[in-house]
Amino acid sequence: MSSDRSSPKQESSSGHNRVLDEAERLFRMRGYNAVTMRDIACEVGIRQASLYYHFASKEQLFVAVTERMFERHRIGLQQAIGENSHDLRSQLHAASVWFLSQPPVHFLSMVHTDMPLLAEENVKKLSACSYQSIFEPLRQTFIQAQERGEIRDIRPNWLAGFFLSVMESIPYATTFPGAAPKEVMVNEMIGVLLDGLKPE
Amino acid sequence: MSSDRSSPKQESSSGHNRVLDEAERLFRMRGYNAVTMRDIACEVGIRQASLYYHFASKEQLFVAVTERMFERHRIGLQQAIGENSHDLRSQLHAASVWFLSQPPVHFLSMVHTDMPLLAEENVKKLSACSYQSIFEPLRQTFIQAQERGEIRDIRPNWLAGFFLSVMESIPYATTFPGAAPKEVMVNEMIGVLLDGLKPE
DNA sequence: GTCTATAACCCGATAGAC
DNA sequence: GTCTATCGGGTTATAGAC
Repeated sequence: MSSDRSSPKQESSSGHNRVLDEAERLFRMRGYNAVTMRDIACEVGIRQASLYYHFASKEQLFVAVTERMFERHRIGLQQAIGENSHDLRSQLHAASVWFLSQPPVHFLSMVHTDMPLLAEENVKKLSACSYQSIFEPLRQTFIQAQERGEIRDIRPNWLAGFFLSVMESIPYATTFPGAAPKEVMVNEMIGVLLDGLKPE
Repeated sequence: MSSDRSSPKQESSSGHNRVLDEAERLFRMRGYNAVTMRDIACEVGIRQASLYYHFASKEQLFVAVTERMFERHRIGLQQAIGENSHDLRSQLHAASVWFLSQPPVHFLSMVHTDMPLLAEENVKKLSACSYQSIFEPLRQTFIQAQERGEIRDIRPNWLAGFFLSVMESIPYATTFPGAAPKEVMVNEMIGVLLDGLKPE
C-alpha cells in the first residue's frame, strides 16, 4: 500500500524506514561485512541501486541502523530502570526483561568485527552512542544502589560490564541442548550477583 | 598423499606453520571474512597463490588455525586446573591466568560472524572442538566443586558459560579509560562469583 | 522513487612455468 | 615451494532514463 502523498511526515513504514528495518535485521543476523546491499534491497523488494536514493553508502546505512537501535535501547532501558527505582534487584530484573524483549545486540561482535571496517569518525560516533545508551544507564543504577548501601563498593564500571557481558551471552548459551529458558538463566545470574555483592 | 620421510621433524617454523601463525593472528584481529588470502600471504612474505600449496582453501586454513588454537587452550586449561585441584578459587584463578596469557579467543564473534560462512560440516567440527577444549574442562571443575560442597547447586553448564562470558569481555572492558588492570578485574569477578555461590 | 546498465575494483581459486 | 598470469564472480557505487 503506497499511498504516500497526503501526509507530510508519513515516514512510519514508508521507504526510508522500511529500508532501515530490513537492514537492521540482516546486519544483526550476519554482521556488517557479510550483508550486501543486494541482500538488503532484495528483502525490501527493490533493486540494489535504489537504496542509494535513501542512503549515500552502505556505511551510512549501517550507522543509521545502529544509532536507531541504540536510541531504542536508551529509551527502553531508562524506562525499565526508572519504573523500579526502589531496589537494585527489581531494576536489574526490569533491565533483563527489556533486553530479552529485544533482538540481541551482539555488542562484542560489533566492536570486534564490524567497527574496524568503518571510518574512524563513525567508530567514535557509535562508541559514544553505545556508551550513553546502554552502559551509562546501568552504571548509574549500580552507583545509586551503592549509595543506598544495597551492595558493597565495587567499581560500578565493572559491574555494568559484568551484567552486560552475561546478558550478551544468553542468546548463545540457550542454544545448548537442554539449556534452561532465558528468563531462568537471567534470574539465577541476578541472584548470584546480588548474593556476591552483599555488604559486610 | 605421500609424505617425505627425509626430514625428521623440521616443521617448527617451516612453511606450513609459518602460514598458520600469521593466519591465526590476522583472523583473530579482523575475523574470517575481513581477512583475505592476499593479506595472509603478504604477512608470510609470499604470493597469494602460493598459499594454496599448503592449504586447499581459505576455509580449510581457517579450520586448521582454529583447531590448533582450541587444542592449545585444551592443554593449557587442563594443566592450569589440574595443578590446583584442591579448591575452586585457585582453580578459577589458574584458569583466568591461562586465559590472560593467551590472545583473546573472541568466541562470540566467531560463533556469530565467522561460523555462518563455513560449510555445516566445519561448523560442527569447530563447535565440538570448542566445547571439549574450553567449555567441558570448566564445567567439570564446577561439578567437582559442587561434589565437594564448596558451592551451592546451580547448573554447572551455566556456571561455565557465566565464567567464560566474563573472561571474553575483559579484553574489551580494559580498553575503557581509567579501567583497572585485567588481573584485578578477574580477581574481583571470582570473588563476587564465589561469594554469590556460597552454600547455605 | 525506482529502474537498467555499467564502471571500477577486489576476491578466491586454478594452470602451469621454474 | 614459490612464482606469474588470469579467470569467473561478487561488491559498492554512479549515470541517466522513466
